[in-house]
Amino acid sequence: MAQDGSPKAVNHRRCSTRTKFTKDQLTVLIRAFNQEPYPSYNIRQKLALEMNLEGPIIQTWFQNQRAKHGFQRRPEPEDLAASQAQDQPVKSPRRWRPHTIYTSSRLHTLNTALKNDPYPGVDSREQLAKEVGVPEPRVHVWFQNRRSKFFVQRKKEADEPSEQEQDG
DNA sequence: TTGCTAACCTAATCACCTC
DNA sequence: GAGGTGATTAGGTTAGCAA
Repeated sequence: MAQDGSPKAVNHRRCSTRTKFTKDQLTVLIRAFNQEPYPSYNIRQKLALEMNLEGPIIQTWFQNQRAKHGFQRRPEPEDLAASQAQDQPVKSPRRWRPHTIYTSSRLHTLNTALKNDPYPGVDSREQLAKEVGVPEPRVHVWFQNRRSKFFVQRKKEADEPSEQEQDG
């Protein structure tokens, strides 16, 4: 997986402080993990509120726990399957958080920041989040997706030689 | 120094929206 | 239905901290 631009190649800017979970917090987390290793957005929010932590910290903890316990595949959405079995019209299981809508001015700010620094540290992300008016984790995800898009485009360009190259 | 693990990365995929 | 994009995942790496 490690290619150019991967964590191995880039200069890591781990600025955020390492969370130290209390014994009580770990107890709650482990209990929740045993019940549901793939908690929905709502459950993560509830846990975060209960433990006075931020949602993404919970998300990262579950992510690391699944890796630690060798979870390889996400299970089929049980709630959806159950409701289908009961013949209930469920359009979406709503596992995911609602999409964040970025206005063109917000996107302009983010794109400018992306050009300046594709790997902003937590401080920069928080600053940007303030400017744009969305939570910092949304900025983090936005940068991840944009970098991903950039890598795909670059790969495509590498696979398909440009017209100039074909001419010359 | 070493082992554990939070934080972070990419790549792939899902879910939703717009055209 | 296709394409764009935000959200989530697995799998991997990096680095902080306690023993």
